[in-house]
Amino acid sequence: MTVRTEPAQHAGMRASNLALVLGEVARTSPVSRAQVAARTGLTKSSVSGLVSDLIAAGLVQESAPAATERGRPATALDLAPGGIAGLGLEVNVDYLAAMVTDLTGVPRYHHVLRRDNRGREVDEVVADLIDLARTAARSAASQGLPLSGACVAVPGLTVEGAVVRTPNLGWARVDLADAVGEGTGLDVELENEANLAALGEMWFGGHDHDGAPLRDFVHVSGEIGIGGGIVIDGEVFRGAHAGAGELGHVVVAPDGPRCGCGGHGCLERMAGQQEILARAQVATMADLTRACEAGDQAALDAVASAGRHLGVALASVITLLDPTAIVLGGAFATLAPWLTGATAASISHHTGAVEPPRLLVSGLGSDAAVRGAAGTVVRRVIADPAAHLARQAAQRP
Amino acid sequence: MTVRTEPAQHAGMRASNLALVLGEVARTSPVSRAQVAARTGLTKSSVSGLVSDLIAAGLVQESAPAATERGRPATALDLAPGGIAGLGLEVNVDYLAAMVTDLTGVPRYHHVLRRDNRGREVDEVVADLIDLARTAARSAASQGLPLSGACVAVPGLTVEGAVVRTPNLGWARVDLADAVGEGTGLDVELENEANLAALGEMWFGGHDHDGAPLRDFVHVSGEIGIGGGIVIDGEVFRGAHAGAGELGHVVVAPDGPRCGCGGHGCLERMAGQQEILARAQVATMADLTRACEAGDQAALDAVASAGRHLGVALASVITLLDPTAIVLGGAFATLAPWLTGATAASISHHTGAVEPPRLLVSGLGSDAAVRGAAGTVVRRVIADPAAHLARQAAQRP
DNA sequence: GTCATATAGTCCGAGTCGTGAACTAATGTG
DNA sequence: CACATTAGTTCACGACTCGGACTATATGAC
Repeated sequence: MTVRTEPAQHAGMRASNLALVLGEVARTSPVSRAQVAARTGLTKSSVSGLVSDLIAAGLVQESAPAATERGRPATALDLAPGGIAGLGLEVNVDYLAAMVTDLTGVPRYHHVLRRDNRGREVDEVVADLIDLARTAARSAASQGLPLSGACVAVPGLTVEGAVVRTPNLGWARVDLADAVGEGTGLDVELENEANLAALGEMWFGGHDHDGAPLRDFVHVSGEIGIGGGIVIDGEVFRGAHAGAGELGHVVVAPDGPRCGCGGHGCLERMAGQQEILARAQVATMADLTRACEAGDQAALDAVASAGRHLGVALASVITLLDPTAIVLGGAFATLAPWLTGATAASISHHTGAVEPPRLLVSGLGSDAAVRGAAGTVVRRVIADPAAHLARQAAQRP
Repeated sequence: MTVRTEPAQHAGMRASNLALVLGEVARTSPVSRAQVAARTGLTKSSVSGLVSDLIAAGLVQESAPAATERGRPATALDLAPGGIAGLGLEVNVDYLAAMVTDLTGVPRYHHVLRRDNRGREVDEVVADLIDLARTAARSAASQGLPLSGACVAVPGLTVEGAVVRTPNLGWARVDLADAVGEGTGLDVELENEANLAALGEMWFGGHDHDGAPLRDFVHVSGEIGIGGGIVIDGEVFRGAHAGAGELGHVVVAPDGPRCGCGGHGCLERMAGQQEILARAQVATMADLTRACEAGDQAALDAVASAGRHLGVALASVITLLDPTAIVLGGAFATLAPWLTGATAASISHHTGAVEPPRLLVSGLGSDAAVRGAAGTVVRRVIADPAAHLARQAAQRP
């Protein structure tokens, strides 16, 4: 029922099949041409031709023949680790980060610059980020990895390469994509940090759902604020104006106090770090974790209360979106031992007959967003290798 | 970034382009071949070939040449009103309905059988529905309209042609698609009534957003229960297990009373018809409307209270999904004059900086779902004319 | 060892379908 | 009436994939 908007032409057919083959290699490598043909439905001859293009482009490589049961041994195909790399960047409230990932998703460079960026001049922070990016790019070059582009994780709303607002960082109208692009010479895109964390979780989190990778889930990232990333059919859902997924501002207490966003009774207002720390009467998240481990009742109560509010929000999310899983990330992952009981109970108290989705805890920690950012760049090449071939051809004719 | 799963072949290319051309004709008819070529990006020669296939299939027709400014006059292309038709059916709590719609979306037959279906034997209701369907099919045949299939609107959850549960009708595990299919000889699909009402609203409701048709919105249908239909990019969003969009069970009062669904403080429990009528101390919706018109304070308060709760639920919907519009249908459309003020105020009280989507009122009344059902059948042909051609070819070789 | 069998991968002719330019058709303008 | 202008058709060409024939390389039976 999808409305088609572009004519289907031969080039598009080839582009689609290149993506199909490369995607199959990425999903199931090592794999032979014959297996790719069988699984995709393409003929062996077509696969041969497509694979040779992908090898010529440096995206796929052949490895040693693997003996099969009988007959001629298959030559294994893998993603070429040196073929291309992606640069992930992250601006956040209390750190900047950069990561380079190769085609296979393996991190090849990672650096975090801890510093509170609230109150600093925007230009200064951007300059630091560009420095970080340049250093990462040099590292990639020295490893022989051509960077295909960069993606910056931002803790707020971004539209067309510009930061529109970041509630907890205080930025507004910053042309960050252009700035980083000029500073590094790369194609740069911006994306919400919570969305990228969700993608990082999907690609690198190792969570499976009945053996199949997670493709329809909601990722909750408890940083300074509470972010949400909605993934539908393997893709981030952004809504009509890129504002979707703001789990932190779902109403969990209709008669509740005013939130920084202007609304009332938002989840972030009731279960954000500020509220939890205040209730637990501790200063930092590290203190809170220690207090919980020590069995401090105020701390445990504060976390459980946050868990209950989180459960209310998630009950509405489940009712509206019907995901297969909920993944708790960031601070909520750290607090999981004392949080998930209250959250699960609250979810089941507020949802009825519906069988609840699985409640999972992220293992990626605070790297999820940068990894997702770097992965986004790489996945773009995997999803559309033809565009990459065209760029290569244009560069060296 | 979409994961491709099928090989692109020549037939698929043609199928895609047939859909592209037919879609353009459907959207902008009357339209000439030359205009279609210009708008789709296909060449004139390709369009010629594709159009002649569509005309041969009876989906498109030429009408009288329309004089243009200069040059040879264009021959106008239109959807052929007699080409194909869709049968929409609806099972609901207090009525059954059938509608036949032609390719252009015009209703050609409509019949509603009012009767309370709660407590009746399922088989009896199904037999009535099949009777209704047969009568509608005869009417279509007498008008020379070949039915391409049928779609049944059901007030509950459906999975793969079976009704799984209908909270307000009490059905469970009914193989309705098979039953109606055998009774009528048509391909039958099932779909949630709220989702079909949303589609009906999109296709026939006449709501535009800045001149462009609504494609990302949430439709709220206040029947006996409160249903929701989420439309993303022109398609219904169903979630992982077809349970998405259940707006009626979003939490609006975390400490609220138990709902029939097993949850607590659901919207339907706080603002459903039962609750409103009880608060207003009237027996029927008609009475309620009269009381509101007469300025009865209890009635007005009851409706306003429902409006506030609805606003809480919608605030969460807006935060999570970022739609361009909210459309109120069913009973909420009838009550709109006394409801929307409270709802809009509640939405803005609970959402912050986000600019709220437009709050629209449906004009389709209770026909939205049947129209959506009939439209679904017809749209399926428009979205994939190649499949229809293949079926035609198979029937008369 | 040799031959049958099985599997992987390549090659090449055939078929499909969009492209693009040349062509025909039909109208208004000067 | 010539000419410009736009609509639609025809046809040679090229870019694909398909499918079967063919080559390459293994295992296992005898």
